[in-house]
Amino acid sequence: MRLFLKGRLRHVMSERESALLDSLVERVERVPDGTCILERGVVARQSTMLIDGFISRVINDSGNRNIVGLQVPGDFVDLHAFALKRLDHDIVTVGPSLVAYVPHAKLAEIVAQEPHLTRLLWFSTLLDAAIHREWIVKLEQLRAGERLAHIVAELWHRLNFVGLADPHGFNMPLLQTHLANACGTTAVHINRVIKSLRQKELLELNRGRVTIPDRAALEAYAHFRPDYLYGEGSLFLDFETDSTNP
Amino acid sequence: MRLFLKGRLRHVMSERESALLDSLVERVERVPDGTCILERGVVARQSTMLIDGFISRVINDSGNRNIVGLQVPGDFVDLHAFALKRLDHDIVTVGPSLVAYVPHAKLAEIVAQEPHLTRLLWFSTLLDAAIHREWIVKLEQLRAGERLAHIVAELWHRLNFVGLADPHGFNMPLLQTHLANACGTTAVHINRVIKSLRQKELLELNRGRVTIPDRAALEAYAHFRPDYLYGEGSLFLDFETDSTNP
DNA sequence: CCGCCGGATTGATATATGTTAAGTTTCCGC
DNA sequence: GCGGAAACTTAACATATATCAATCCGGCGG
Repeated sequence: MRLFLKGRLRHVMSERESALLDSLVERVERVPDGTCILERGVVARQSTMLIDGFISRVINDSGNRNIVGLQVPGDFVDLHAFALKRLDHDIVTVGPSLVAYVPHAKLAEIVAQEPHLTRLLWFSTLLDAAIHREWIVKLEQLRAGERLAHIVAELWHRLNFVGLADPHGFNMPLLQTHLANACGTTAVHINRVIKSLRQKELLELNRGRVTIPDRAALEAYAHFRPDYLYGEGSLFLDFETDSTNP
Repeated sequence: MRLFLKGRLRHVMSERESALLDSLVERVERVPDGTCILERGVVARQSTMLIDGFISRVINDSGNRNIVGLQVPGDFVDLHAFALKRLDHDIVTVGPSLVAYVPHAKLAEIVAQEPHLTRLLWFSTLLDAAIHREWIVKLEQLRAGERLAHIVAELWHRLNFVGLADPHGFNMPLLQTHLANACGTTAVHINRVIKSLRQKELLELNRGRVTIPDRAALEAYAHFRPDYLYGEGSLFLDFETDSTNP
Protein backbone atom coordinates (compact mmCIF):
# COMPACT_ATOMS: atom_id res chain seq x y z
CA MET A 1 0.00 0.00 0.00
CA ARG A 2 3.02 2.25 -0.19
CA LEU A 3 1.55 3.95 -3.25
CA PHE A 4 -1.48 5.25 -1.32
CA LEU A 5 -1.69 9.07 -1.61
CA LYS A 6 1.78 9.17 -3.15
CA GLY A 7 2.29 12.52 -4.86
CA ARG A 8 -0.54 13.92 -2.76
CA LEU A 9 -0.48 13.76 1.01
CA ARG A 10 2.01 11.00 1.49
CA HIS A 11 4.30 13.40 3.33
CA VAL A 12 1.85 14.11 6.11
CA MET A 13 1.53 10.40 6.86
CA SER A 14 3.91 9.23 9.57
CA GLU A 15 5.96 6.07 9.19
CA ARG A 16 3.86 4.58 11.99
CA GLU A 17 0.66 5.35 10.10
CA SER A 18 2.07 3.92 6.88
CA ALA A 19 3.00 0.72 8.63
CA LEU A 20 -0.40 0.62 10.31
CA LEU A 21 -2.14 0.90 6.93
CA ASP A 22 0.03 -1.89 5.54
CA SER A 23 -0.94 -4.09 8.45
CA LEU A 24 -4.63 -3.80 7.57
CA VAL A 25 -4.28 -5.81 4.38
CA GLU A 26 -5.79 -9.23 4.75
CA ARG A 27 -5.25 -10.68 1.32
CA VAL A 28 -3.61 -9.85 -1.99
CA GLU A 29 -5.14 -11.25 -5.15
CA ARG A 30 -4.53 -11.30 -8.87
CA VAL A 31 -7.79 -10.80 -10.81
CA PRO A 32 -8.36 -11.20 -14.55
CA ASP A 33 -9.71 -8.60 -16.99
CA GLY A 34 -13.35 -7.61 -16.67
CA THR A 35 -13.88 -8.98 -13.16
CA CYS A 36 -16.54 -7.29 -11.03
CA ILE A 37 -14.86 -6.93 -7.66
CA LEU A 38 -17.82 -5.34 -5.91
CA GLU A 39 -21.34 -5.12 -7.26
CA ARG A 40 -23.86 -2.31 -6.85
CA GLY A 41 -26.22 -2.90 -3.94
CA VAL A 42 -24.25 -5.72 -2.34
CA VAL A 43 -23.19 -5.30 1.29
CA ALA A 44 -19.42 -4.80 1.43
CA ARG A 45 -17.32 -6.15 4.31
CA GLN A 46 -13.97 -5.09 2.89
CA SER A 47 -12.50 -2.44 0.66
CA THR A 48 -10.04 -2.78 -2.20
CA MET A 49 -6.67 -1.16 -2.77
CA LEU A 50 -5.48 -1.27 -6.36
CA ILE A 51 -1.81 -2.26 -6.57
CA ASP A 52 -1.36 -2.92 -10.27
CA GLY A 53 -3.64 -2.51 -13.29
CA PHE A 54 -6.70 -0.36 -13.95
CA ILE A 55 -10.20 -0.38 -12.46
CA SER A 56 -13.40 1.27 -13.71
CA ARG A 57 -16.45 2.46 -11.81
CA VAL A 58 -19.44 1.34 -13.86
CA ILE A 59 -23.15 2.12 -13.71
CA ASN A 60 -25.36 -0.03 -15.92
CA ASP A 61 -28.54 1.44 -17.27
CA SER A 62 -30.74 -0.04 -19.98
CA GLY A 63 -27.94 -2.09 -21.45
CA ASN A 64 -25.33 0.69 -21.43
CA ARG A 65 -22.16 0.31 -19.38
CA ASN A 66 -21.41 3.85 -18.30
CA ILE A 67 -17.97 4.44 -16.90
CA VAL A 68 -18.22 7.06 -14.15
CA GLY A 69 -14.63 6.84 -12.93
CA LEU A 70 -11.24 5.26 -13.48
CA GLN A 71 -8.77 4.14 -10.84
CA VAL A 72 -5.03 3.68 -11.07
CA PRO A 73 -2.50 1.93 -8.81
CA GLY A 74 -2.34 3.41 -5.32
CA ASP A 75 -6.08 4.18 -5.27
CA PHE A 76 -8.16 2.91 -2.37
CA VAL A 77 -10.85 2.11 -4.92
CA ASP A 78 -13.97 1.28 -2.96
CA LEU A 79 -13.15 2.85 0.36
CA HIS A 80 -16.49 4.59 -0.25
CA ALA A 81 -18.11 1.28 0.61
CA PHE A 82 -16.83 1.56 4.17
CA ALA A 83 -19.13 4.48 4.91
CA LEU A 84 -21.83 3.72 2.33
CA LYS A 85 -21.96 -0.01 3.08
CA ARG A 86 -23.52 -0.69 -0.34
CA LEU A 87 -22.19 0.98 -3.43
CA ASP A 88 -24.32 2.65 -6.07
CA HIS A 89 -21.99 1.35 -8.81
CA ASP A 90 -19.92 -1.68 -9.87
CA ILE A 91 -16.16 -1.95 -9.46
CA VAL A 92 -14.73 -3.66 -12.56
CA THR A 93 -11.13 -4.41 -13.54
CA VAL A 94 -9.81 -3.28 -16.92
CA GLY A 95 -7.03 -5.66 -17.87
CA PRO A 96 -5.55 -8.14 -15.39
CA SER A 97 -4.95 -6.44 -12.04
CA LEU A 98 -3.44 -6.94 -8.61
CA VAL A 99 -5.54 -5.89 -5.63
CA ALA A 100 -5.32 -5.92 -1.83
CA TYR A 101 -8.33 -6.28 0.48
CA VAL A 102 -8.80 -4.44 3.80
CA PRO A 103 -11.59 -5.67 6.13
CA HIS A 104 -14.04 -3.00 7.29
CA ALA A 105 -13.71 -4.22 10.87
CA LYS A 106 -10.09 -3.06 10.85
CA LEU A 107 -11.03 0.26 9.29
CA ALA A 108 -13.57 0.75 12.06
CA GLU A 109 -10.72 0.41 14.58
CA ILE A 110 -8.75 3.06 12.72
CA VAL A 111 -11.72 5.42 12.85
CA ALA A 112 -12.07 4.80 16.58
CA GLN A 113 -8.38 5.22 17.44
CA GLU A 114 -6.57 7.17 14.72
CA PRO A 115 -8.24 10.51 14.00
CA HIS A 116 -5.37 11.80 11.87
CA LEU A 117 -5.24 8.73 9.67
CA THR A 118 -9.04 8.72 9.50
CA ARG A 119 -8.94 12.19 8.09
CA LEU A 120 -6.44 11.09 5.45
CA LEU A 121 -8.70 8.23 4.43
CA TRP A 122 -11.64 10.62 4.31
CA PHE A 123 -9.52 12.98 2.20
CA SER A 124 -8.81 10.22 -0.31
CA THR A 125 -12.52 9.55 -0.85
CA LEU A 126 -13.18 13.27 -1.35
CA LEU A 127 -10.43 13.33 -3.92
CA ASP A 128 -12.59 10.91 -5.91
CA ALA A 129 -15.50 13.32 -5.49
CA ALA A 130 -13.38 16.20 -6.81
CA ILE A 131 -12.48 14.08 -9.84
CA HIS A 132 -16.18 13.27 -10.33
CA ARG A 133 -16.91 17.00 -10.39
CA GLU A 134 -14.28 17.63 -13.01
CA TRP A 135 -15.81 14.86 -15.12
CA ILE A 136 -19.16 16.60 -14.81
CA VAL A 137 -17.64 19.84 -16.10
CA LYS A 138 -15.94 17.90 -18.87
CA LEU A 139 -19.23 16.34 -19.94
CA GLU A 140 -21.19 19.56 -19.62
CA GLN A 141 -18.80 21.72 -21.53
CA LEU A 142 -16.37 19.87 -23.78
CA ARG A 143 -16.90 18.15 -27.09
CA ALA A 144 -15.86 14.57 -27.72
CA GLY A 145 -12.29 15.29 -28.81
CA GLU A 146 -11.66 17.56 -25.86
CA ARG A 147 -13.21 15.04 -23.49
CA LEU A 148 -10.89 12.32 -24.68
CA ALA A 149 -7.89 14.63 -24.41
CA HIS A 150 -9.02 15.56 -20.90
CA ILE A 151 -9.20 11.95 -19.75
CA VAL A 152 -5.77 11.24 -21.17
CA ALA A 153 -4.30 14.33 -19.51
CA GLU A 154 -5.87 13.37 -16.18
CA LEU A 155 -4.60 9.80 -16.38
CA TRP A 156 -1.11 11.00 -17.18
CA HIS A 157 -1.01 13.14 -14.04
CA ARG A 158 -2.48 10.49 -11.78
CA LEU A 159 -0.09 7.85 -13.10
CA ASN A 160 2.75 10.31 -12.76
CA PHE A 161 1.97 10.74 -9.04
CA VAL A 162 2.69 7.05 -8.54
CA GLY A 163 5.65 6.91 -10.90
CA LEU A 164 3.86 5.11 -13.75
CA ALA A 165 3.96 7.80 -16.42
CA ASP A 166 6.89 8.84 -18.55
CA PRO A 167 7.42 12.18 -20.32
CA HIS A 168 6.03 10.87 -23.58
CA GLY A 169 3.03 8.92 -22.42
CA PHE A 170 1.97 5.87 -20.42
CA ASN A 171 0.74 2.30 -20.73
CA MET A 172 -2.99 1.77 -20.53
CA PRO A 173 -5.27 -1.24 -21.06
CA LEU A 174 -8.41 0.74 -21.99
CA LEU A 175 -9.97 -0.14 -25.34
CA GLN A 176 -11.71 2.38 -27.58
CA THR A 177 -15.02 1.04 -26.26
CA HIS A 178 -14.00 1.95 -22.70
CA LEU A 179 -12.92 5.43 -23.74
CA ALA A 180 -16.23 5.91 -25.54
CA ASN A 181 -18.15 4.85 -22.43
CA ALA A 182 -16.11 7.24 -20.30
CA CYS A 183 -16.60 10.14 -22.72
CA GLY A 184 -20.33 9.63 -23.09
CA THR A 185 -20.09 8.89 -26.79
CA THR A 186 -20.04 5.88 -29.13
CA ALA A 187 -17.16 3.64 -30.17
CA VAL A 188 -17.58 4.78 -33.77
CA HIS A 189 -17.34 8.42 -32.86
CA ILE A 190 -14.44 8.02 -30.43
CA ASN A 191 -12.58 6.36 -33.27
CA ARG A 192 -13.10 9.35 -35.55
CA VAL A 193 -11.98 11.62 -32.74
CA ILE A 194 -8.83 9.59 -32.15
CA LYS A 195 -8.04 9.91 -35.82
CA SER A 196 -8.48 13.66 -35.65
CA LEU A 197 -6.26 14.00 -32.55
CA ARG A 198 -3.65 11.86 -34.27
CA GLN A 199 -3.68 14.20 -37.26
CA LYS A 200 -3.38 17.20 -34.95
CA GLU A 201 -0.38 15.39 -33.41
CA LEU A 202 -1.85 15.72 -29.95
CA LEU A 203 -2.17 12.03 -29.21
CA GLU A 204 -1.15 8.61 -30.41
CA LEU A 205 -3.17 5.62 -29.26
CA ASN A 206 -2.07 2.03 -29.85
CA ARG A 207 -2.91 -1.18 -28.14
CA GLY A 208 -1.99 -0.68 -24.50
CA ARG A 209 0.02 2.49 -25.04
CA VAL A 210 -0.75 6.21 -25.11
CA THR A 211 1.84 8.53 -26.65
CA ILE A 212 1.72 12.26 -25.95
CA PRO A 213 4.03 14.22 -28.28
CA ASP A 214 3.38 17.60 -26.61
CA ARG A 215 1.72 17.46 -23.23
CA ALA A 216 1.27 21.22 -22.90
CA ALA A 217 -0.55 21.31 -26.25
CA LEU A 218 -2.78 18.40 -25.26
CA GLU A 219 -3.71 20.01 -21.95
CA ALA A 220 -4.45 23.35 -23.59
CA TYR A 221 -6.68 21.60 -26.12
CA ALA A 222 -8.52 19.79 -23.31
CA HIS A 223 -8.91 22.91 -21.12
CA PHE A 224 -7.12 20.81 -18.53
CA ARG A 225 -6.00 22.34 -15.24
CA PRO A 226 -4.48 19.79 -12.85
CA ASP A 227 -5.27 21.50 -9.55
CA TYR A 228 -8.39 19.43 -8.85
CA LEU A 229 -6.13 16.41 -8.47
CA TYR A 230 -4.72 17.95 -5.28
CA GLY A 231 -1.12 17.16 -6.15
CA GLU A 232 1.52 18.40 -3.74
CA GLY A 233 1.86 22.16 -3.89
CA SER A 234 -1.46 22.79 -5.64
CA LEU A 235 -4.82 23.31 -3.96
CA PHE A 236 -3.85 21.36 -0.91
CA LEU A 237 -1.20 23.21 1.03
CA ASP A 238 -1.79 23.10 4.75
CA PHE A 239 -3.43 19.94 5.89
CA GLU A 240 -2.15 20.42 9.41
CA THR A 241 -4.22 23.55 10.07
CA ASP A 242 -6.44 22.88 13.09
CA SER A 243 -4.91 19.45 13.00
CA THR A 244 -6.26 16.26 14.44
CA ASN A 245 -2.73 14.93 14.79
CA PRO A 246 -2.23 13.53 18.28
CA MET B 1 -29.34 21.35 12.00
CA ARG B 2 -32.20 19.00 12.70
CA LEU B 3 -32.70 18.45 8.97
CA PHE B 4 -29.24 16.89 8.56
CA LEU B 5 -29.53 13.37 7.07
CA LYS B 6 -33.28 13.46 7.59
CA GLY B 7 -34.87 10.76 5.45
CA ARG B 8 -31.52 9.04 5.25
CA LEU B 9 -29.62 8.04 8.35
CA ARG B 10 -31.26 10.28 10.87
CA HIS B 11 -32.48 7.26 12.77
CA VAL B 12 -29.01 5.95 13.56
CA MET B 13 -28.05 9.27 15.10
CA SER B 14 -28.59 9.35 18.86
CA GLU B 15 -30.25 12.29 20.57
CA ARG B 16 -26.91 13.03 22.19
CA GLU B 17 -25.21 13.15 18.79
CA SER B 18 -27.93 15.37 17.36
CA ALA B 19 -27.55 17.80 20.23
CA LEU B 20 -23.78 17.67 19.84
CA LEU B 21 -24.06 18.58 16.16
CA ASP B 22 -26.37 21.46 17.01
CA SER B 23 -23.85 22.75 19.52
CA LEU B 24 -21.19 23.06 16.80
CA VAL B 25 -22.96 25.91 15.06
CA GLU B 26 -21.17 29.16 15.64
CA ARG B 27 -23.26 31.53 13.57
CA VAL B 28 -26.45 31.61 11.52
CA GLU B 29 -26.64 34.04 8.63
CA ARG B 30 -29.07 35.15 5.96
CA VAL B 31 -27.33 35.53 2.60
CA PRO B 32 -28.74 37.09 -0.59
CA ASP B 33 -29.07 35.48 -4.01
CA GLY B 34 -25.87 34.75 -5.94
CA THR B 35 -23.49 35.04 -2.97
CA CYS B 36 -20.29 33.03 -3.16
CA ILE B 37 -20.01 31.51 0.31
CA LEU B 38 -16.72 29.73 -0.31
CA GLU B 39 -14.44 30.24 -3.26
CA ARG B 40 -12.33 27.68 -5.08
CA GLY B 41 -8.78 27.55 -3.78
CA VAL B 42 -9.39 29.57 -0.63
CA VAL B 43 -8.46 27.99 2.70
CA ALA B 44 -11.65 27.14 4.60
CA ARG B 45 -11.83 27.36 8.38
CA GLN B 46 -15.50 26.50 8.66
CA SER B 47 -18.15 24.53 6.81
CA THR B 48 -21.68 25.51 5.89
CA MET B 49 -24.98 23.86 6.66
CA LEU B 50 -27.86 24.94 4.45
CA ILE B 51 -30.99 25.64 6.47
CA ASP B 52 -33.22 27.32 3.94
CA GLY B 53 -32.86 28.03 0.21
CA PHE B 54 -30.76 26.49 -2.54
CA ILE B 55 -27.02 26.36 -3.14
CA SER B 56 -25.10 25.44 -6.29
CA ARG B 57 -21.62 24.00 -6.71
CA VAL B 58 -20.02 25.93 -9.54
CA ILE B 59 -16.85 25.48 -11.56
CA ASN B 60 -15.92 28.38 -13.82
CA ASP B 61 -14.02 27.65 -16.99
CA SER B 62 -13.39 30.07 -19.83
CA GLY B 63 -16.37 32.21 -18.94
CA ASN B 64 -18.83 29.36 -18.43
CA ARG B 65 -20.44 28.83 -15.05
CA ASN B 66 -20.85 25.07 -14.88
CA ILE B 67 -23.11 23.79 -12.15
CA VAL B 68 -21.70 20.50 -10.87
CA GLY B 69 -24.11 20.02 -8.00
CA LEU B 70 -27.15 21.40 -6.20
CA GLN B 71 -27.81 21.45 -2.48
CA VAL B 72 -31.08 21.64 -0.59
CA PRO B 73 -31.93 22.41 3.06
CA GLY B 74 -30.39 19.92 5.47
CA ASP B 75 -27.25 19.49 3.37
CA PHE B 76 -23.88 20.01 5.00
CA VAL B 77 -22.82 21.77 1.81
CA ASP B 78 -19.08 22.23 2.02
CA LEU B 79 -18.21 19.67 4.64
CA HIS B 80 -15.84 18.48 1.90
CA ALA B 81 -13.71 21.51 2.75
CA PHE B 82 -13.01 20.07 6.20
CA ALA B 83 -10.91 17.25 4.72
CA LEU B 84 -9.87 19.00 1.49
CA LYS B 85 -9.06 22.33 3.17
CA ARG B 86 -9.43 24.14 -0.17
CA LEU B 87 -12.30 23.37 -2.49
CA ASP B 88 -11.97 22.75 -6.20
CA HIS B 89 -15.24 24.63 -6.80
CA ASP B 90 -17.29 27.64 -5.68
CA ILE B 91 -20.27 27.45 -3.33
CA VAL B 92 -22.93 29.90 -4.54
CA THR B 93 -26.44 30.61 -3.25
CA VAL B 94 -29.41 30.42 -5.61
CA GLY B 95 -32.06 32.71 -4.24
CA PRO B 96 -31.84 34.19 -0.73
CA SER B 97 -30.77 31.53 1.74
CA LEU B 98 -30.24 30.83 5.40
CA VAL B 99 -27.01 29.11 6.40
CA ALA B 100 -25.24 27.98 9.57
CA TYR B 101 -21.46 27.87 9.98
CA VAL B 102 -19.50 25.18 11.83
CA PRO B 103 -15.82 25.87 12.64
CA HIS B 104 -13.39 23.19 11.52
CA ALA B 105 -11.71 23.23 14.92
CA LYS B 106 -14.91 21.84 16.41
CA LEU B 107 -15.21 19.24 13.66
CA ALA B 108 -11.66 18.16 14.44
CA GLU B 109 -12.76 17.48 18.02
CA ILE B 110 -15.63 15.36 16.75
CA VAL B 111 -13.24 13.31 14.61
CA ALA B 112 -10.98 12.81 17.61
CA GLN B 113 -13.71 11.85 20.07
CA GLU B 114 -16.82 10.65 18.24
CA PRO B 115 -16.07 7.84 15.79
CA HIS B 116 -19.72 7.01 15.15
CA LEU B 117 -20.69 10.57 14.39
CA THR B 118 -17.52 10.97 12.31
CA ARG B 119 -18.65 8.11 10.17
CA LEU B 120 -22.04 9.73 9.67
CA LEU B 121 -20.37 12.94 8.56
CA TRP B 122 -18.14 10.95 6.23
CA PHE B 123 -21.24 9.19 4.91
CA SER B 124 -22.90 12.49 4.10
CA THR B 125 -19.95 13.61 1.96
CA LEU B 126 -19.96 10.30 0.10
CA LEU B 127 -23.65 10.78 -0.57
CA ASP B 128 -22.61 13.86 -2.54
CA ALA B 129 -20.11 11.70 -4.43
CA ALA B 130 -22.86 9.18 -5.28
CA ILE B 131 -24.99 12.04 -6.60
CA HIS B 132 -22.04 13.29 -8.66
CA ARG B 133 -21.75 9.82 -10.20
CA GLU B 134 -25.41 9.78 -11.16
CA TRP B 135 -24.96 13.19 -12.78
CA ILE B 136 -22.08 11.73 -14.79
CA VAL B 137 -24.32 8.92 -16.03
CA LYS B 138 -27.03 11.44 -16.79
CA LEU B 139 -24.63 13.54 -18.87
CA GLU B 140 -23.09 10.54 -20.60
CA GLN B 141 -26.29 8.86 -21.55
CA LEU B 142 -29.35 11.10 -21.55
CA ARG B 143 -30.47 13.78 -23.95
CA ALA B 144 -31.33 17.28 -22.82
CA GLY B 145 -35.01 16.61 -22.08
CA GLU B 146 -34.25 13.51 -20.09
CA ARG B 147 -31.49 15.31 -18.22
CA LEU B 148 -33.83 18.06 -17.16
CA ALA B 149 -36.45 15.53 -16.09
CA HIS B 150 -33.76 13.70 -14.14
CA ILE B 151 -32.71 16.79 -12.21
CA VAL B 152 -36.30 17.59 -11.38
CA ALA B 153 -36.97 14.02 -10.23
CA GLU B 154 -33.85 14.06 -8.07
CA LEU B 155 -34.71 17.40 -6.49
CA TRP B 156 -38.21 16.22 -5.70
CA HIS B 157 -36.87 13.21 -3.78
CA ARG B 158 -34.20 15.18 -1.94
CA LEU B 159 -36.68 17.86 -0.95
CA ASN B 160 -39.15 15.18 0.03
CA PHE B 161 -36.63 13.72 2.50
CA VAL B 162 -36.65 17.00 4.40
CA GLY B 163 -40.38 17.61 4.04
CA LEU B 164 -40.16 20.34 1.41
CA ALA B 165 -41.86 18.57 -1.51
CA ASP B 166 -45.53 17.97 -2.02
CA PRO B 167 -47.19 15.30 -4.18
CA HIS B 168 -47.56 17.65 -7.14
CA GLY B 169 -44.22 19.42 -7.13
CA PHE B 170 -42.05 21.79 -5.15
CA ASN B 171 -40.84 25.38 -4.94
CA MET B 172 -37.52 26.13 -6.55
CA PRO B 173 -35.57 29.35 -7.22
CA LEU B 174 -33.55 28.00 -10.17
CA LEU B 175 -33.84 29.98 -13.39
CA GLN B 176 -33.73 28.43 -16.84
CA THR B 177 -30.12 29.57 -17.09
CA HIS B 178 -29.25 27.54 -13.99
CA LEU B 179 -31.01 24.49 -15.34
CA ALA B 180 -29.15 24.86 -18.63
CA ASN B 181 -25.82 25.08 -16.80
CA ALA B 182 -26.68 22.00 -14.77
CA CYS B 183 -27.76 20.03 -17.85
CA GLY B 184 -24.72 20.94 -19.92
CA THR B 185 -26.77 22.74 -22.53
CA THR B 186 -27.74 26.30 -23.48
CA ALA B 187 -30.53 28.49 -22.14
CA VAL B 188 -32.13 28.52 -25.59
CA HIS B 189 -32.20 24.77 -25.82
CA ILE B 190 -33.38 24.20 -22.26
CA ASN B 191 -36.29 26.46 -23.11
CA ARG B 192 -37.22 24.33 -26.13
CA VAL B 193 -36.98 21.26 -23.95
CA ILE B 194 -39.19 22.75 -21.24
CA LYS B 195 -41.80 23.50 -23.89
CA SER B 196 -41.65 19.92 -25.10
CA LEU B 197 -41.97 18.48 -21.58
CA ARG B 198 -44.90 20.78 -20.95
CA GLN B 199 -46.61 19.48 -24.10
CA LYS B 200 -45.94 15.91 -23.01
CA GLU B 201 -47.56 16.88 -19.68
CA LEU B 202 -44.54 15.66 -17.75
CA LEU B 203 -43.57 18.96 -16.21
CA GLU B 204 -44.76 22.49 -15.61
CA LEU B 205 -42.20 25.16 -14.81
CA ASN B 206 -43.11 28.63 -13.63
CA ARG B 207 -41.20 31.20 -11.69
CA GLY B 208 -40.19 29.56 -8.46
CA ARG B 209 -42.44 26.55 -8.83
CA VAL B 210 -42.17 23.10 -10.42
CA THR B 211 -45.36 21.16 -11.03
CA ILE B 212 -45.23 17.42 -11.67
CA PRO B 213 -48.56 16.08 -12.93
CA ASP B 214 -47.46 12.42 -12.96
CA ARG B 215 -44.27 11.67 -11.06
CA ALA B 216 -44.06 8.05 -12.17
CA ALA B 217 -44.24 9.12 -15.81
CA LEU B 218 -41.59 11.77 -15.29
CA GLU B 219 -39.23 9.33 -13.60
CA ALA B 220 -39.72 6.72 -16.30
CA TYR B 221 -38.98 9.32 -18.96
CA ALA B 222 -35.80 10.35 -17.11
CA HIS B 223 -34.62 6.76 -16.49
CA PHE B 224 -34.64 7.81 -12.85
CA ARG B 225 -34.02 5.29 -10.11
CA PRO B 226 -33.88 6.83 -6.62
CA ASP B 227 -31.65 4.29 -4.91
CA TYR B 228 -28.43 6.30 -5.32
CA LEU B 229 -29.91 8.86 -2.94
CA TYR B 230 -29.61 6.32 -0.13
CA GLY B 231 -33.05 7.03 1.26
CA GLU B 232 -34.20 4.92 4.16
CA GLY B 233 -34.88 1.38 3.10
CA SER B 234 -33.01 1.58 -0.20
CA LEU B 235 -29.34 0.85 -0.74
CA PHE B 236 -28.42 1.69 2.79
CA LEU B 237 -29.85 -0.86 5.17
CA ASP B 238 -27.42 -1.84 7.88
CA PHE B 239 -25.14 0.95 8.91
CA GLU B 240 -24.49 -0.72 12.24
CA THR B 241 -22.65 -3.69 10.76
CA ASP B 242 -19.14 -3.76 12.25
CA SER B 243 -20.18 -0.60 13.97
CA THR B 244 -18.00 2.08 15.44
CA ASN B 245 -20.74 2.94 17.91
CA PRO B 246 -19.26 3.15 21.39
C1' DC C 1 -1.10 -21.66 -43.45
C1' DC C 2 -6.00 -20.75 -43.00
C1' DG C 3 -10.08 -19.10 -40.96
C1' DC C 4 -12.11 -16.86 -37.36
C1' DC C 5 -13.21 -13.22 -34.15
C1' DG C 6 -12.92 -9.01 -31.56
C1' DG C 7 -11.58 -4.71 -32.19
C1' DA C 8 -10.62 -0.81 -35.27
C1' DT C 9 -11.78 2.00 -39.29
C1' DT C 10 -14.53 4.32 -42.77
C1' DG C 11 -18.86 5.96 -45.22
C1' DA C 12 -23.73 7.69 -45.76
C1' DT C 13 -27.53 9.52 -43.60
C1' DA C 14 -30.56 11.16 -39.61
C1' DT C 15 -31.03 13.85 -35.49
C1' DA C 16 -30.00 16.61 -31.46
C1' DT C 17 -28.03 20.55 -30.11
C1' DG C 18 -25.39 25.03 -30.73
C1' DT C 19 -25.46 29.70 -32.50
C1' DT C 20 -27.22 34.03 -33.64
C1' DA C 21 -30.73 37.07 -33.59
C1' DA C 22 -34.99 39.01 -32.73
C1' DG C 23 -39.20 39.44 -30.10
C1' DT C 24 -42.11 39.07 -25.88
C1' DT C 25 -43.21 38.90 -21.19
C1' DT C 26 -42.40 39.76 -16.29
C1' DC C 27 -40.69 42.15 -12.64
C1' DC C 28 -39.16 46.12 -10.02
C1' DG C 29 -37.76 50.77 -8.88
C1' DC C 30 -39.35 55.33 -9.46
C1' DG D 1 -48.33 53.65 -14.36
C1' DC D 2 -43.97 54.08 -16.71
C1' DG D 3 -39.39 52.72 -18.22
C1' DG D 4 -35.93 49.62 -18.27
C1' DA D 5 -33.65 45.46 -17.20
C1' DA D 6 -33.82 40.62 -16.79
C1' DA D 7 -35.88 36.49 -18.03
C1' DC D 8 -38.21 33.90 -21.27
C1' DT D 9 -39.67 32.50 -26.03
C1' DT D 10 -39.40 31.58 -30.91
C1' DA D 11 -37.14 31.22 -35.54
C1' DA D 12 -33.52 30.06 -39.12
C1' DC D 13 -29.41 28.05 -39.87
C1' DA D 14 -24.84 25.56 -38.76
C1' DT D 15 -22.56 21.66 -36.73
C1' DA D 16 -21.50 17.72 -33.71
C1' DT D 17 -22.81 13.37 -32.85
C1' DA D 18 -25.78 9.07 -33.34
C1' DT D 19 -27.02 5.39 -36.16
C1' DC D 20 -26.62 1.82 -39.47
C1' DA D 21 -23.80 -0.70 -42.40
C1' DA D 22 -19.79 -2.38 -44.40
C1' DT D 23 -14.89 -3.35 -44.41
C1' DC D 24 -10.37 -3.95 -42.54
C1' DC D 25 -6.81 -5.70 -39.48
C1' DG D 26 -4.16 -8.54 -36.18
C1' DG D 27 -3.76 -12.26 -33.11
C1' DC D 28 -4.75 -17.02 -32.18
C1' DG D 29 -6.36 -21.85 -32.44
C1' DG D 30 -6.61 -25.45 -35.49
